[in-house]
Amino acid sequence: MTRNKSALKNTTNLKFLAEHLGLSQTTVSRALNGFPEVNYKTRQLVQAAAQKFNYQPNARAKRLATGRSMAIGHLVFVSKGHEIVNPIFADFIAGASARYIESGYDLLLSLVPDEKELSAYNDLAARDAVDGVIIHTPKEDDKRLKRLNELNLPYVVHGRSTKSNEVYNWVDVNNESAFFRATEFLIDLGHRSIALLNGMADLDFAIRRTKGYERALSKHQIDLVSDYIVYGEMTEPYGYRSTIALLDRRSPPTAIIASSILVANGVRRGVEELGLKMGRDISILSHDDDLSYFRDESDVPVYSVTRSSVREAGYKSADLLIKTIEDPTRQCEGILIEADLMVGTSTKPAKS
Amino acid sequence: MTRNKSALKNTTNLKFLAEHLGLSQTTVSRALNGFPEVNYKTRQLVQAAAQKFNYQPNARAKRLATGRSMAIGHLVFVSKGHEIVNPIFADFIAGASARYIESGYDLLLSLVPDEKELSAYNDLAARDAVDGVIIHTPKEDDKRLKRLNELNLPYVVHGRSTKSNEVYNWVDVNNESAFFRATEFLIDLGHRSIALLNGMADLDFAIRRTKGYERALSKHQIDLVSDYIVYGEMTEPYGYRSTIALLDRRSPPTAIIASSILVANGVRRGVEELGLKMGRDISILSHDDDLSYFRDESDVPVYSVTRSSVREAGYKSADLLIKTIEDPTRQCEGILIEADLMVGTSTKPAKS
DNA sequence: AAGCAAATTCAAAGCGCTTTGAATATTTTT
DNA sequence: AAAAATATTCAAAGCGCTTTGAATTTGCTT
Repeated sequence: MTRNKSALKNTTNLKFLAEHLGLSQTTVSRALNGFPEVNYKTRQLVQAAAQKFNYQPNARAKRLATGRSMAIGHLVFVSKGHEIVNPIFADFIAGASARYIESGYDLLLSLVPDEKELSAYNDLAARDAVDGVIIHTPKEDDKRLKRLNELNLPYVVHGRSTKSNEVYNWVDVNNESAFFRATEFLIDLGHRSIALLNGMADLDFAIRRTKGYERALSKHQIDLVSDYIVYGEMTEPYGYRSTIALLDRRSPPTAIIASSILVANGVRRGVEELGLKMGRDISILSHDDDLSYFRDESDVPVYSVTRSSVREAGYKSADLLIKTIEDPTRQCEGILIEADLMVGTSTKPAKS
Repeated sequence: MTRNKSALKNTTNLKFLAEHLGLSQTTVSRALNGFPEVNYKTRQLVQAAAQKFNYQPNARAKRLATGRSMAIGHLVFVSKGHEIVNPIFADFIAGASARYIESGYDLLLSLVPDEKELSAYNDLAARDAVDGVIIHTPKEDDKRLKRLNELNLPYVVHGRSTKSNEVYNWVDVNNESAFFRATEFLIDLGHRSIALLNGMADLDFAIRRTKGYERALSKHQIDLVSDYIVYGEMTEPYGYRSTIALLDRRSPPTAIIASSILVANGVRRGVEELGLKMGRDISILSHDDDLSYFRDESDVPVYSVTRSSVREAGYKSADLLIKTIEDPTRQCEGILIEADLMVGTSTKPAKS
């Protein structure tokens, strides 16, 4: 009986190439992999033949032989009945993928049910399916870091885990300073009632954003109104609902900070539905991950934003991870990206 | 000299397990893979030991031995300076991933520069890195289908390629009928000037949508105004810009059909910026891919939409692909998904 | 031209699994 | 109780590459 068909699919393998050239597999392999001990002329011949037959070493065999998977895992966790794939994720992936391609890594993506959060990494490690992983949306004290250190699986965190004791690689936007500056910018415009539509309360970046926000208020001796801070999944409807609720208060805020452009869209919808005009009646400032699908191409930017490209963060995370994989003795590193404050038409001085 | 470190990482391999049990690797392998000729008692022992040591067969070795990659490729093509990752893609992937997990496949994602569109599949096939691929956003006559048939690499198209002569598997929404019904629905409300904000003009689904739109107009003897059909990348700003332009005409449309909720958001922004009210002054109907991040959770749906879950399409595409991979003699199949027409507050009878 | 070093090539082992074909153990039949 | 049939286990080969350690060829000295 023949073996599996697909094993036979591609007959242009090393053996064939070696026989065709009248060389040993060793020499052909070394010629193609740039080993120095191959004669110049021989290498030319081998490369020409490889080109001619469109020879690419079988990925499966290469991976087994080298003990490297040449793949990076991205696990996304979805809770039941709430299977949300963050649009920010798509841009991050785009940036990371660009870096992976440069070094020949594949990107392995897997959506895993919430409850398997930790065991999913165990399985990945036991199967030895990837050389490293990227951790997305870490909690303030994220258990995954410890687990990955135990498993000895290289990883980079997109974001940070402030309360974790682990030593780890990370790439993060300076959320605290971005939101400090955003808040102070609004205060400087005369706003005293500023709401913050934050992300989910257990996420590290949300906590840092709150911190920056509070620090600005405190610096300017403005009392914190706890209801002004709202936590939730950063969707458009969330921005809308929260805005309607906030503006319905006895003392509505005069400015709203949104955690993403998507949320800001919802805020604007709410504002306009109440017959108010963004900028004139209420200032809106948003964090902007510079997502390709939401890019503001207008001459005059609509929203005032703290901008930081999540695609860039993806590229840098991938880069750091690859470096870590290829040099296991490497020290852990943290990369902090500063956001730009860009002023649009959505923020105006507070009416006095 | 030792071999690569990572090769040694996991010592719980088949050999170890077999020795620990005093059995041959053959028997242990067969016991775990459900072969019938293994003694019941033996199988119990093997399974218990596997559990105890958290044994998972090394993915790399298994793939080489079986000649199967147990991975599905998703290639996304990005043009220079225009690196857009469709948010629809994220939800599609989520659906597909769920199906892959059921059968133990990995999802390989790669963002490839436009100009390498065809060669990227060649490389994938030559490396033998995946067992199949999903084709995203096909053109009306998409060259990838022919190439994949030549490469003998199983694939499923998300969408169709109307002018292609190839025989292929596909999963598609009935775009033509969805947009026919949408248009007719607006006509029945008395609208006679209906604009269509479509996707990119060379995409198959956009062409089908135009066809459905035109068929409805023609059925009701409404003259086609060619300027009423707009093509472009389906972003929020596109919806906004197009709406401003349309409503600036001497004879503005009384209804606008948008190709995605994102575009509809832009349309609404444009409408409201001009001081008009959606529904009352102008009707908006959108196609809705039921993206998790844009889900309308209100009691009364805001937009009237033709809804079809792209996540479901992802799941079905993955399912069809897996079936095709696991039974190479299988006939090609096309799965057509009908969209639901759901009426919200954004469409009202035309003023007379 | 013999002797040694360096350059180049090669045969064979190994990566960790699956699968083949044969061997052994157990049960059933006569 | 021996023979035949069946159930169960195993040693070894193979997947297509990389890498080791040895063999061969070439070039350089003396």
